[in-house]
Amino acid sequence: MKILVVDDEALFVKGIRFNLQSDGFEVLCGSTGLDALRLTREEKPDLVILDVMMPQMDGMTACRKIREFSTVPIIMLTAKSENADKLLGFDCGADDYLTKPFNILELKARIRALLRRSGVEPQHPGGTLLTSGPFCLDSGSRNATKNGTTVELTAKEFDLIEFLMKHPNQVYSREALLDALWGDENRSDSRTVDVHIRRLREKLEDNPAEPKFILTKWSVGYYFRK
Amino acid sequence: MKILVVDDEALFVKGIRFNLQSDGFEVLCGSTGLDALRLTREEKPDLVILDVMMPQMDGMTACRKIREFSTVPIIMLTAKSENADKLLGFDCGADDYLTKPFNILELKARIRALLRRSGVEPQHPGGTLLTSGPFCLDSGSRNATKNGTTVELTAKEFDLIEFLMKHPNQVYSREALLDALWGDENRSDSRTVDVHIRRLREKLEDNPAEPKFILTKWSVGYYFRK
DNA sequence: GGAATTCCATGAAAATTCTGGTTGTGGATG
DNA sequence: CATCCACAACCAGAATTTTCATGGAATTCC
Repeated sequence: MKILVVDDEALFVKGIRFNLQSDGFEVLCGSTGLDALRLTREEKPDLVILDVMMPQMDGMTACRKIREFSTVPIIMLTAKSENADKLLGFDCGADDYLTKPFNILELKARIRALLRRSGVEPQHPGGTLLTSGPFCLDSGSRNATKNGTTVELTAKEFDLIEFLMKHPNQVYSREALLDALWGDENRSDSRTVDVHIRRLREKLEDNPAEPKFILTKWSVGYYFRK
Repeated sequence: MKILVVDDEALFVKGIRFNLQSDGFEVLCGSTGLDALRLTREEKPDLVILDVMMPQMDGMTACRKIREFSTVPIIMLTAKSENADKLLGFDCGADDYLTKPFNILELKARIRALLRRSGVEPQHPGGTLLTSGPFCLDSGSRNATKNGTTVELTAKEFDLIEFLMKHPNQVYSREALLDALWGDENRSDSRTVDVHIRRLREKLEDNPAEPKFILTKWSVGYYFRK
């Protein structure tokens, strides 16, 4: 079980490291937001602990950037003096927040709880797994499964369902989907999106005529319901 | 999205309830550990908030018993005076801990984070929440709720109420609304606005004949009263 | 050539707008 | 103060327009 700790106070990191190691965790360390990004990408830790105040790139920014490519559990640390409200209100995608100074027992308890809740699956080599309901997408092998049996998807189909599943319940207009998946050039007709949606429904929905996951928001666009 | 709050301090529960409801959650309440068990089993809430100190059955026992049949996300509350260590060390299966008194923003942030992590809720990734009185609009999923229950709105209806709620108490003439929501071209008859206002009242007001929120300023226009 | 992708046409469903009549409001008038 | 009047707002349902799903044809890309 690998944990990444990122904070610019060396002594503090050392303390945490010792404590977690003696609990049987493997501990990686960094001191800047850039470290956090790099190490998360390269080492694929099972959990990340991020201080808010850091040189080069602050913790919240780092957190948001990590969220762009990973769903690894993240615990943010903030000094008591800093106004925590900003952290609370501004959703950067962290799972937990802790104010320094804290009881080391509390940190450990929160790590345990978070690992338990996250399912602790060691990160998938290569790509990340995206699961929701009966579906599971593997962005590494670009395989899709429904209830464990694989479903053959074409490239565009995979891109589309992946995008929608990454942002469940968020409604996207055809234009927005074209922007995100087709890019600026060879922008197709917006009806093209409809066709791919239809194919996906035929392949993924139990009853394509009454879709339960790939839904239409009338006069707005499409979304994936989680 | 259903949340169960269990605490024996009625006033406290009432405050939480109000706060969560105005964020669009459906809120159930209880006052004993037995309530917690029963309601979790019967109502299957998406998240449970449990106070530690309660008559009949304390929160930690309730939590453990819930864990025997459910993996619902659980947040524990504990008074500052009580020694939190026991809670931390003794793993009862909760996902998060919070010491009273706490900032309501913090509770909300933790609820959001936990729901996101548990995969229960399709959180609002890009969309913002607009709440006022019993209403809550989510621009991401384009869902509207009243006292926690969703109300089906068409595209124009959503755009209109969103616009009015964004500028509460500000009166807009029909012309201004046409400008803002219909755009320069295909400018409809100004009576069209009336029709949409009527539909909104039918769907949102308790008594559409005596609107309390979507109000008319005679010979001027309409406005949303906060 | 075959699969994937894009485009097009059509009927159906839903939303939006329009219409005509009814009700309600506020000011003017005696 | 009571009554009347012009007009603003409301209502219900029909007509119109928009939007979507579907099947199939055309095109592109390996």
